[in-house]
This record gives sequence, structure tokens and C-alpha cells, in this order.
Amino acid sequence: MFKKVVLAEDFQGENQGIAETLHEKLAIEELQNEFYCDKAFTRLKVALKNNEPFELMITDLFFEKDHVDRKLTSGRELIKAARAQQPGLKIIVHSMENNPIQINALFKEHKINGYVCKGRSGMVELVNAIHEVFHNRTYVSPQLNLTSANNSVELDHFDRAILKELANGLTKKEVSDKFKKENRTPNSESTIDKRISRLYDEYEAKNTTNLLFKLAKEGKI
Amino acid sequence: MFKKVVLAEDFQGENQGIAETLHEKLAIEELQNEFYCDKAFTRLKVALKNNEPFELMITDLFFEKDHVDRKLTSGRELIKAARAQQPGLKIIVHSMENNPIQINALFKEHKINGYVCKGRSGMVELVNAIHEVFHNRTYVSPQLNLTSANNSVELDHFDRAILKELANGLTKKEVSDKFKKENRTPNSESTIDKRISRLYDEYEAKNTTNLLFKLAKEGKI
DNA sequence: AAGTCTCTTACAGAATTCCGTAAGGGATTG
DNA sequence: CAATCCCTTACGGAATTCTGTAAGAGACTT
Repeated sequence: MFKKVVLAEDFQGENQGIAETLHEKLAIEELQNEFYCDKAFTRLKVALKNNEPFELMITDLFFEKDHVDRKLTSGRELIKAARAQQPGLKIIVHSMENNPIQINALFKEHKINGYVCKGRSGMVELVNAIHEVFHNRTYVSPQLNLTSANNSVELDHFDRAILKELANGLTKKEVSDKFKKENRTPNSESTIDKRISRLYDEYEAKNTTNLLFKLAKEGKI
Repeated sequence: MFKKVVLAEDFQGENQGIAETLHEKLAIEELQNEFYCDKAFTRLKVALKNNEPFELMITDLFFEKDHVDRKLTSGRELIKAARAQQPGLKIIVHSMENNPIQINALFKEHKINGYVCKGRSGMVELVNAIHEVFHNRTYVSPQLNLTSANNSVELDHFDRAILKELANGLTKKEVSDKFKKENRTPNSESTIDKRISRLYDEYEAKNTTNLLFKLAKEGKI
């Protein structure tokens, strides 16, 4: 079983519960639990420098902002930084996120090894996930259906820029004017119109209101 | 200190962390931790019938749906039922909710005794809250500013019904037609129009898209 | 009873959205 | 090189949104 594990989880209750589980159910020898991404990353770095690297990182995705300055502000950033530094590190994400698109991206882009949903059986699943990952397999919470979300199209930079302004209540003409004034291109009202129409198709939205609402609910914007 | 405490929290990690804290920091003699509202309510009922009522309930607000049938589906419903049955019960809510309006409503409508945000200092705060509530005072997480949110207007049933349909992409005319077909009143396009315009003022929105986006982001719909 | 307030409804006009057609330019391909 | 595809842009028309004005009905006050 893993000997050195680092945990990044900002909820004190959750953090404590995980720590207890790891001690009692898995007899992890060295568990470092942190409440900030930066601190967890520092632990990884120092351990690597001392030639005693961590074997597994368990991390949340969302970290609440508080008075402390942060460089890494999300689990995603922490994962990216950790991967770059220590490619062999095993990573399990433990979060409330249940959007298959987001989770799929973590597996694809950052090669995470496991994903566990917070929930009624979160600790049972976490223990299973750790066992699986230890044996070089991946683990995904059974309630998630990752394969079904692949057909969805991602938003590019231009899409996001338009959507942001629409969300703020600008009309298409106003968006066009703003882009022109800021020398952003493309910027014609017509092109903006076309882009939005394409998004209607892609997200099966009936109008702008419906589109923005759907995307907001899916956490895409 | 409290002797009999019931805990309703569906996240296994949180649940475990809280239980550990209550044992170690407060030496609670009898802690009943439950993962479903209905189970927690049954505990309260049985204890009351046996003339050994619980003194304190700690509950979350959101409970994930799963295969188990539920009567009480949220912390709010649990609190309401518990209050009706046992008016003297002390209640502390421990949740991610950080919308002052929602939290204020809990204090006003259900006379909860404390509110603790899940977060980095959740367990420290929870211990403080329990002390305060034990001495018949109320406790609110310091990061919340409950007074500043009073000027915001709540959405009534009619507002919500309209907004729901708009979010689904219906036009105002279609909403009007739907309400007429379902014999819901008021239902004229004009009245629906007026309502939405009023919401523009109240939420400082510029158009329907902006309004729905804002409300979605605030978690109101 | 008269005045005031709010809610519902109708109507109308200017602005905006939505969707189609069309033209030109750049990249790719056979 | 021609054909094709995709992106950008322009334009027009029907539908919808947004914002006024106005009238009637019910509740409340004085």
C-alpha cells in the first residue's frame, strides 16, 4: 500500500474525515493533509527534492478563497503543476463536481488516476479508489457516466468572449461595437450572430436566454 | 454540555469528521449520526416518545438523491418537521450555502440557533457554535453578513413559474399560452411582461438573458 | 364615498433577435 | 488550377423583446 500520501482539501470536516479513514482503513504511514493548493504543492516539491517523493495525492477541485494569497487557486491548477513536476505521481480527485465533461477533461488532459464523488459513500469509494490506483488501475465513481458526455463541443475563446458579454446583458450590436472598439476580431454583428446560432444547434438551445442558462447550469461559464 | 446530539449529514467524509470532532473536542456522550433526513427525524421522534429527547440537532441543507425513497428531502424540511414536533430542540445548520437571504430565512422562519459554513475552519466554528448555542445564544459564521442582504427581494411563486419557462427557452407568448392551457392565473402576456420588467429593476438586469444568468449564478433558480 | 394603491390586462411602437440568402477571401485537396 | 470547405461579413424580413400609456377591478384608508 502507499506509504506517503498528500491530501489537499479545504473543508475542515471533510479533511478530518478523510484523514481518519486513511489511517484506520488503509494504515497509511505518512499522510500530509493540507487546506491550500500552494501548501500541498510545496510538500510535493520538498519531498521530491529530498528524494523521498509522495506516491499519491488526493485533492478537491474547488478551494474557497480567503485572506491568504494564492498562486494555485483550484485543484485543476494544483494537478497541472504537480503533473509537470512529478509525472509518476498518482492522483485521485475527490470533489462534488458531477459534470462528466469536466471530469473527463481531467482524465484526458491531466491523466488523473481516479475520481471519487463526495457523497454518502464517499469514504467507501475513496478506499476502493486507492486500492485500484495502487494496482495501476483507474477508478471512477460508479454513479458517473463518463462516456455519454463526449459528444459535447467545447467553447473556444471567441465563443466565451461573446457569451460573457451577453451574460452581462449587452445586445449583439453592443457586443460588436465593443469588440470593434477594443480591436478584437472578428467583430461584425453578423459573425457574432452566426456564432450564437451555431451554439444553439450544438447545445440544443432555443434562444439566447436558454443557451446562457444551460451553460451556466453546466458550469461552463 | 449537550449529552444527546443527532447529526444529519449525507457526505460520508464530513459526517465522519464531525463525529470525530464532537467526540474529541466536546465529549458528547451520545451522538447519533445519520445520512438521511428521514432517519434523523425518526431518531428524534423515538427519543421524544421514550422521554429521552435529543437536545441538539446538527444538519446539512442539501441531501443528495439516491435509490432510497425519501419523505424529507432537504435540511429545510427536516428542520420544519423537527421544530413542529419538538419546539425546544436546538438546531445548528452546517452547510455550503452562503447566500445570506437563504440563511436569514432559516433563522426567521424556523428559529434555528446557529449557522456554520462548511469550509477551512468549519470544525473550529462548529465547536464554537455548539458552545454558544448551549448557552442559549445564537451563532453565525463570521464570514457571513446577514444584515446587508435584507433589501433583496424574494421571488414568489409566479415569478419562479415564469422564470422556469423562460430558462427552458419559451417566449413570453408561449409562456402565456401554456399558463392559459393549464388554467394557471394570471396568464396574460402583458402581465408576464410586466413581472419580468419588475424583476429587471429589482435585480438590476438589462434583459431576460442577463436576468436569468444572474439568478442562475446566485443559485436562485 | 372618495381617494389611493396595486394587480391584471390590452395595445402600440421602437429596438432587438432569429434565421435565411448571398458574396468574398483564405486554406485545403485532388 | 479548380473545386470545396470554412470563416467573415452584409442585408432583409418575420418574430420577439422591451417600454411606454391606459383602463378596469379589488383592497385599503380616511
